[in-house]
Amino acid sequence: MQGSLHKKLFDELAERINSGQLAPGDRLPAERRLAEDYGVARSVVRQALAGLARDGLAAPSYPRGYHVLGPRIPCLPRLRPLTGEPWDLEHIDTTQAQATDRDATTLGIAAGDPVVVRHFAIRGRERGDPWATGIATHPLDGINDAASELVLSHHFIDDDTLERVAQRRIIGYHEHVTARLSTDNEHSALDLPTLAAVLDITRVTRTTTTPLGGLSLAARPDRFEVDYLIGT
Amino acid sequence: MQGSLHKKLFDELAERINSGQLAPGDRLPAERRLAEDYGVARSVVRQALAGLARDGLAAPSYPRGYHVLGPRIPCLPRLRPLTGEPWDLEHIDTTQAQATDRDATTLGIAAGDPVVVRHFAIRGRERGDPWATGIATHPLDGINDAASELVLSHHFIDDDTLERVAQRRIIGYHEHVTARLSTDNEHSALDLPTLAAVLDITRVTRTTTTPLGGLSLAARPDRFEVDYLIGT
DNA sequence: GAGTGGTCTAGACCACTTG
DNA sequence: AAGTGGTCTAGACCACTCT
Repeated sequence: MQGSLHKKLFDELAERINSGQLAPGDRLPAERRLAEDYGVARSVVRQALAGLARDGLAAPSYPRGYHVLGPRIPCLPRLRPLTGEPWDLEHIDTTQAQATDRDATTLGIAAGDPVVVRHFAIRGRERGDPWATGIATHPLDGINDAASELVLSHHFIDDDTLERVAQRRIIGYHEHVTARLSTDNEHSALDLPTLAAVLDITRVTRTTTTPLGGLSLAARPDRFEVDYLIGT
Repeated sequence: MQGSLHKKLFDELAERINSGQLAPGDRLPAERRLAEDYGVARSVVRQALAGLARDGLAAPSYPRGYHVLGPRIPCLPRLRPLTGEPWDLEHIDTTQAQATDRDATTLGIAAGDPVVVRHFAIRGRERGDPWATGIATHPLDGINDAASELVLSHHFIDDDTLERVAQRRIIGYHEHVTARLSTDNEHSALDLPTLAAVLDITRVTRTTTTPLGGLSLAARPDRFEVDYLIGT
């Protein structure tokens, strides 16, 4: 179920970091202390902390506890803004379309199946300059009415909400990262020179059956990098 | 110590996948079965399997076991070759130098400290064409004589060997991925057109004290992508 | 010595899919 | 119904660093 203990603890700690209540450099409480405070086993705490490390929100500093690294973009936590400036997630439009061959492969559906395509952008808050543009694709078949209504709506959707509304369980994510030259569209959308490199990130949200959706992001490499902490 | 049970099981399964004994599409034995066969607790098996998934060697297909995805580059397992062609790791040279400011930051040492810089390349085996070039940097201070001798040698070193020889414990890795335009050197080294995007990957190997070394790789995006499987 | 994270055990129950 | 991975518990001991 969505309400697993380690997920709840992860969300709570992530919220404290993203809100600034826990600032970069702070130390997290000890694992045994967290386990006691929340009334869970230490293994649950460790699973939550491993998630924080994987997403780059905190790092283990053996054997002196975990220290906080800083806030992240909620919808793609492994994407790290290179400056300290805050950002905004902006929904652009929602359209209905037929799955391309690529959609079909990544989402495990048939080409031509109905999908919802949602365009969004990430902008720096101070100057409103574009940092990244993205497309979220959701299959329309095989989800319940509430989820259909949600994906057809005109604001940003995070995976947690979609998981709850669609009553599906998210098993994990599969992310691909690559580099490429920007397209013509991206020159204008990202305010880039004619020839520039962009960071291309694709994520598929895996559930027990078909994926709930895919995310494809083109990011300015001077604004973002992908940042991954891997424990042993 | 290095000889943790989950690491041994991970290495054994990874070896079976990289050698082709377990082929893409095969199913791994059940967690409980592996636990029994190896005489370990199921949590140990799960930790090893999580590592295989994180590196893209296998993927959990709930609730039907794990299936094998395929072999990986041993020194950077999250880097996935886009073709099925085998590759070679080629050591180019080993030089001694002083840590740059960048080295100092990533390795947690002082600028000017002695370091060993090792150049290497990844090439396709069939045509011998260049796929990626890389630089490994190791601090010379604070490691034992055997480790100094090893890093000054003229062949490729993997982290496992270095960990064993240096008698240091690897706690984990910190990886950054970004995109950029290729430099002049890379045009010739990677056989790229004048303006091309490269995938830039940096990895720091963390131990309980100072990092054992850093890896910096410039990869052709038509040969490689970075591939992460993230469990919940 | 105290406190930390890292490793490991031996159970238990649940959710989900397949036969 | 059987078998799978996912979650969780309640312990234990070790390795490491700091004071």
